[in-house]
Amino acid sequence: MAGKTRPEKVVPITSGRPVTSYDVARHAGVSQSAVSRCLKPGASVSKKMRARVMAAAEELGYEPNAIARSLITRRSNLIAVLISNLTNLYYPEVLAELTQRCSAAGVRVLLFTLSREAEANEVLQQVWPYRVDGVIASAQLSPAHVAEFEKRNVPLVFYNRYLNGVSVSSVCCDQEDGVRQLIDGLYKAGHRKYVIIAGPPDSVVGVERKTAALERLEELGLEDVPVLGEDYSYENGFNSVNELMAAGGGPPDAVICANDVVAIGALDAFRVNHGLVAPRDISVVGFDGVGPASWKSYDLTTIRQPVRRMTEAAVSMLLSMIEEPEMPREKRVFSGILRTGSSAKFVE
Amino acid sequence: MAGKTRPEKVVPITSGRPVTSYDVARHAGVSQSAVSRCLKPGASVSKKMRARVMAAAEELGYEPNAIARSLITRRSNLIAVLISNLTNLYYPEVLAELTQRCSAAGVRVLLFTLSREAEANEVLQQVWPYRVDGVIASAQLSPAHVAEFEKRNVPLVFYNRYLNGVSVSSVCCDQEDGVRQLIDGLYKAGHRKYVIIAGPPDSVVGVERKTAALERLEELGLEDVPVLGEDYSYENGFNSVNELMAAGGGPPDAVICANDVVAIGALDAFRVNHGLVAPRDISVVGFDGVGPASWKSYDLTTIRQPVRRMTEAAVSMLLSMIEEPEMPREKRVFSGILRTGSSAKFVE
DNA sequence: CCTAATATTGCATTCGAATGCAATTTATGA
DNA sequence: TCATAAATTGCATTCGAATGCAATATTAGG
Repeated sequence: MAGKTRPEKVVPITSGRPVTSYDVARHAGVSQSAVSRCLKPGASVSKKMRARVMAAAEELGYEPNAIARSLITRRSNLIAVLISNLTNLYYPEVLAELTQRCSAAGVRVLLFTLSREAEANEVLQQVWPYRVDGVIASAQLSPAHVAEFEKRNVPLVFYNRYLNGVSVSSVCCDQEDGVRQLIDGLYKAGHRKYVIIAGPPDSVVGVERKTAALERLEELGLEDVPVLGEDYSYENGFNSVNELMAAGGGPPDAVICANDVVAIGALDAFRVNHGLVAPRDISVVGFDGVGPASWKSYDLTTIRQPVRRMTEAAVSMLLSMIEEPEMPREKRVFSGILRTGSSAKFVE
Repeated sequence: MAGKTRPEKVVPITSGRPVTSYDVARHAGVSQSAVSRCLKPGASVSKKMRARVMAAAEELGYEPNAIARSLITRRSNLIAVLISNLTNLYYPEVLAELTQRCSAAGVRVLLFTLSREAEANEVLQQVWPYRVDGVIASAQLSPAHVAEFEKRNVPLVFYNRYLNGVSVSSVCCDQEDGVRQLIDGLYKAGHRKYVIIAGPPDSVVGVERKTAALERLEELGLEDVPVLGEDYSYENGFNSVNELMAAGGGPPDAVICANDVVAIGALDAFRVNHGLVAPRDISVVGFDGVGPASWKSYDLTTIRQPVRRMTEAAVSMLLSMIEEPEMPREKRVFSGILRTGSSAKFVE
């Protein structure tokens, strides 16, 4: 070692400017294109070259500029995720799963939250300029919006949404099947007097749950089931029950709620305001299988959406649409998993 | 109108390729630079020119490519948001607020969720290539990480985190003040026998809440207060209470929990497993003021974090750091707002 | 009506990485 | 050993918008 001078450590760009491939090239005494190739997996580069470039890159702390790369490759490696109700307890889990899976696949997530579903227009205006490679939307888009995606060749996957009569890829939980599981169990337990507390009328999923419930009840010979409610909130469940009880006619046997949070609100109203305790005096079922559904105070009978599978499906569908634009549209429907708790008398 | 032929609508690029400023320039018969200038607010452009270009842009459906713009301006108009526990009920609200405010300010959000706090390294590697204009971090970064931000001149704002002895901008809720409010109210109500159910030991906020509580209790002459628990989950609250009761020595007067969800778990354990009902037999307080805190089954006494103000502060701090890189670091601490409920005997 | 000052416009270059093509080097086989 | 095929490398251009500077058009002033 003696006599061999230690190579002077080059200060990694004091100027504050990020290191570029040209800097690395100069430092390694090669061309910029060589640097580019060394970082590309399958490229034709000699061992010696790769070693030299990698050393230089390492030494300077080189990190390729994703923006410049996107410009020339026409691939931003970005996808947009549109979510309308982040405050709906169900979505944080979905979002966390989605971003984690995307990260693992080397794709970054641009997040857009819509406070009103109608905001879709403005949000899409913000999405287009970034030339995202694809979009996962858990927000209500119109057929015109979907057509816009087609026109721009931007892959789109709906999450728990879809549009009747429009060909779009989507991942959904089988609402109808889930509702059937719930109702059948309630029916077998002997319940005959039902009430539905519905979600917002502009939510496809909510409407579908309501409709499916009405249909199944009708099949079982139960008609004119009252429908109350109008959103996914605790208050909706709580107030709807109070209304119901105020209307007279006594409590129903079972209440089918738009989702878990509504069911929780309903349970609280029954217990606190009317002294009715589940499952002894009343049966209440929810939908989604969010965390609080298993809290002891509620212990809901509900349908858990298989979030992991669903997000996995959404991401992999989107990625393959990105790789292979001619991929046919596909709709993947997952059955929910029944969770039985003490919020309802129930026979599986 | 008769006789005036309707101008033939130019098909907006059938080729599928997005319209560029060159397309617009050609269509309007001007130079590309003119197009660029027309879209820039304060630029020197004649009325006639602007009108022509705007018409052409409109007609072709031109949308500037944000990626190309970012490359030349060295401004991506992207910020990264790092969040570690999206499933912590408190964060969805924060995230929704943050993205909405950023959107309003014309900045897009790249979302990164960390499942383990230790993932920071990998995540930062993913952040740098996009040349984000700034970062809001609600995740534990080390001093070395912070130094890296400094070196790269990337503005950073911590949200509910900070590092002792390191100069960083941050927005926090005043944990100490909040804990004091809670404890003082409990003390005035006559409680003397306390237990703390703490959060994860690697959460600065959690540790601070615990430490602040111990200190305040000591000031009030109460020492050797038992500390249980180790994370922010419902189960932590639930199991800790069971442990506590199993240990004998009877129930405490009051339980100070790391956050609302822990408090909820604790309340459930007391009621379901030990027949103790708040506020009659036991007092339990939480922290954060999440939605379920106000559900009738729990009705927590807790400290609500002023999320709107805090997110507003975080975003505006970050934006001004981006505009003015020499901006001094600043720490903004907001007092939480007391919410009193029936989970505790409490005197304000 | 002419000149000087001012406002518009276009030209040419830049940002940083990727890539087709040609030039060069290396490996192969006879 | 030499010709030829194969592997490497560099050159030059590209992606799409922004911008300094020079060229041109417009306006004002006398």
